[in-house]
Amino acid sequence: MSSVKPTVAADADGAASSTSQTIATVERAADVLTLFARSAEPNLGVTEIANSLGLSKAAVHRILASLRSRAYVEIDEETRRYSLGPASFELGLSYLSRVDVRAVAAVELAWLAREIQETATLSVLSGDGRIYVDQVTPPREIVMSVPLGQRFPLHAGSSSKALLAFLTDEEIERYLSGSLQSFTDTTVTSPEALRADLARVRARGYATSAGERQAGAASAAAPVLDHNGRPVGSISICGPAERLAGELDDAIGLLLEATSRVSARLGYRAAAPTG
Amino acid sequence: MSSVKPTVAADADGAASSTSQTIATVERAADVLTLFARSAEPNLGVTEIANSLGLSKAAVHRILASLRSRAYVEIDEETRRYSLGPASFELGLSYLSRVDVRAVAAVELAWLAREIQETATLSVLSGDGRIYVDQVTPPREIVMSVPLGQRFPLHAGSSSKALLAFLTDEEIERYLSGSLQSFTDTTVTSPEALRADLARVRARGYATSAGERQAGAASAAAPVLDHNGRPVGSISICGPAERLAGELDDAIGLLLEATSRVSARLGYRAAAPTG
DNA sequence: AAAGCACGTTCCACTGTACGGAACCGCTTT
DNA sequence: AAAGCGGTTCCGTACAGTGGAACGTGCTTT
Repeated sequence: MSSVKPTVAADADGAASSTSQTIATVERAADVLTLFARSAEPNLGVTEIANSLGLSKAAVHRILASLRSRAYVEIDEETRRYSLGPASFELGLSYLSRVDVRAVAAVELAWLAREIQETATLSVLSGDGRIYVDQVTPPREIVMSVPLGQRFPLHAGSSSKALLAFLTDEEIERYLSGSLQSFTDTTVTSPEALRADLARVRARGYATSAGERQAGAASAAAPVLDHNGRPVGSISICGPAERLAGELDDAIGLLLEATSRVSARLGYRAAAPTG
Repeated sequence: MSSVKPTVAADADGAASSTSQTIATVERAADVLTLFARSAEPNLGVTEIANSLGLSKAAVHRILASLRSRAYVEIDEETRRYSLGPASFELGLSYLSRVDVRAVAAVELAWLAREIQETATLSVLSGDGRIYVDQVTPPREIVMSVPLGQRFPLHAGSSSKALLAFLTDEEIERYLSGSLQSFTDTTVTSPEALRADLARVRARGYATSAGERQAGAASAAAPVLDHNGRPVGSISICGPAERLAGELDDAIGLLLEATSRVSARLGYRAAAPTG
């Protein structure tokens, strides 16, 4: 029996894995779009894309012509260079409209960033992981900035642990039984250690992380709970590790204020009835 | 010479038209994504998509599997239904970051909507047309709401005319020499009549429309100018025709205040007599 | 409880179509 | 004027995507 590679999350190198019943051309087109999304420059040329993705110029040109016909990319007639088009915008907007936590949390993120003078972020659950959907950075010279839209696993970083800890026991066990990738030398990948950590998170109501996902960074995060008490997102405060250490005590208090306000607006009523 | 594209919104019968050098499969995949973006429901099934687009179930399934491998769509394992994924969000966000007018104009839209109690919108130039990129609706029962992300031509509606009027003479003539589609029975499609209207718009600094693009609606709009004096967007006030008529005089004053503030923040300096 | 239905998924032989290499064209550089 | 560099187009070939039908599964109907 041949050993099976556990479906790595398709690295940018287009060469890999195509054993399934997907359409190579469509995947290539998706890669082109993602290249635009991740590129720092606003527009790209045919040769540039072909080299980045290891495709022929002809193939890239055909893909661009097709995407252009549906307004996902557009061309600058002058320079013959391509950039994203309105359909791409429409697509992202449509996704956003289904994440209404974001609208509710926006004012709280701004408040946190202003009060603590560190970056405030909002993540939501997505599949087996989470994605950052919003962030507010304070007006300082050195700030932390997180990548919006990319998926991260649930065991590394405070935003992740704040979500994972409040899932059901079955969901937690199912997650822990999967493969736990390591990001930095402080990432915890042992299920036992994680279980202990998650218990602490549940007890205190917030999670902390020192470089678990991103080396040199630190953060604290608390979950946003909906009307069923289910975690739909988490808000974090994050920044450079040394600097954040001194601010953490104040930050956690404000963080919990913010998340409880957001949870309340989503219909969550705290479990413990006060006398 | 490329024939003019009359922006067909992907007619159902996929069989037709394949004379160009595009990839049919990629176009089909793009159509699937757009279907998600335009659909009111958050998730769609294979058969549903296949019927809407006139494709076979097998083809749709393959396309979805491909898009899924790149996170553009995701699947609910329970219901086996599909929805947009984080990569779609990332894509739209990337487009947005290149349209920073939106961030600058956001507060002004909110202010206008609150003061006038009608919908305030922001459009930006895109190719040979414009697209709505933001709107703020007032808390009333009957409000106007515009479709974000779709492209509209530059001759119908106040937002369009406010942009067109401030392009260069050559650009205006080039645009007027193309085909001018009619939307309602008040859409102006004669180049001469439009030229006269645009001159009025330039003289007054704003454009008005009574149902030119959307029957039953009325609006006023003024351009947002960048540091070169070029129109990059336009802000409009719009609402039901009868109601807006009575509010228009006040609205135009506030509208011009708002656009001049946004233009100023983009570096525009009003044509001042230099020494 | 069994049958029927609808839906997502998989299989298969076929053929239409996307492929890459090279030629072409317009523009900028030396 | 020649060379270089992009973007675009052309072409025959091979293979990858196609649709119809069969399959499995969960839900509704009788």
